[in-house]
Amino acid sequence: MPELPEVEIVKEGLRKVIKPGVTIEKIQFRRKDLRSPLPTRLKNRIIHQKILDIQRRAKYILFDFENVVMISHLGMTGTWRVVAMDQQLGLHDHVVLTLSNGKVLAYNDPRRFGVFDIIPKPGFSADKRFCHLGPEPFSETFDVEYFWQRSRKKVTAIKTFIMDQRFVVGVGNIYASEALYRAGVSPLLTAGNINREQITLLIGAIQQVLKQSIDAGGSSISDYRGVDEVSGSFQDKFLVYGRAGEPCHKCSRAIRAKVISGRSTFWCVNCQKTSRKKITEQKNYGHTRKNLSSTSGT
DNA sequence: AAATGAACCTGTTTGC
DNA sequence: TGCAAACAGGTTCATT
Repeated sequence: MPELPEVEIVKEGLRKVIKPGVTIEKIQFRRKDLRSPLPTRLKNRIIHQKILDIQRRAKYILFDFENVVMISHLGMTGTWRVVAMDQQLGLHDHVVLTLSNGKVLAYNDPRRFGVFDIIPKPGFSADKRFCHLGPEPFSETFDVEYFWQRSRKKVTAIKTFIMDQRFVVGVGNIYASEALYRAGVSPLLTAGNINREQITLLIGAIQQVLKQSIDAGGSSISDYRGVDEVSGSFQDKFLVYGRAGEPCHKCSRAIRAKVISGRSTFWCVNCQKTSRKKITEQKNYGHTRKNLSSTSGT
């Protein structure tokens, strides 16, 4: 479910409920594990301790304590919500926090692909879930030169490449298709073949689509909701995702769908090119058009 | 080493 | 209508 914008919205929602200095009075694990075991033995490291801040790194929400960091990853179906006074806990409410301000927060996750853990600070930066993460997409580090260097010699599809959290964090399956469409780059382009102009467009498109989605409260498809139960609206702004067969908003040709590296991918064959070079060749050498189009294979 | 596909789960949608 | 298959926002592990 949640890519960077949705995680950002959930993090902000949690910040509104958990002001600095609030403590967790009680923590309840209603099963022993999610994707990985729940940190039963480390519970006492956060009980009655002040939450200093709540931040986001990649698709993880970080609860900062004096000596530990409590982390939450929403996987595909994870949600946090404030449990109403008279509300019963549900089947998939796996983690329940009772706060010193009287509020109760529940982490719900039907598929249990999420992560909830407590990491002592001395080992945080070396933690295997964080040490290999790439730069944040809005950071200075994520620039054309970085993209160029990292992508050289890569044989994988550009769509798969930008979803690799070791390269850049936060881009998931929906925003990968959306960013590539906005940049006019085919998801099937070999990552190592992307040129500087396309990189510039793609970085801009990734940043733009993520920002616009955050501003819209994220995308609410299926079960995603913010902490306050309010839905985001960016799903209404999807230009290609989930629109197989429907007309491209630019050229009216049918949006194509294909599974790439196991993930559904949507794009416009006409507006998104596999090679900048080929477009130029088509313009300059029209008489070879037939030959080129037979190998362009978008 | 890098790249691909399977696996981890449950719930919902799609198709026969 | 009913049931089975397909599919879903992510990450990690095994295999090639």
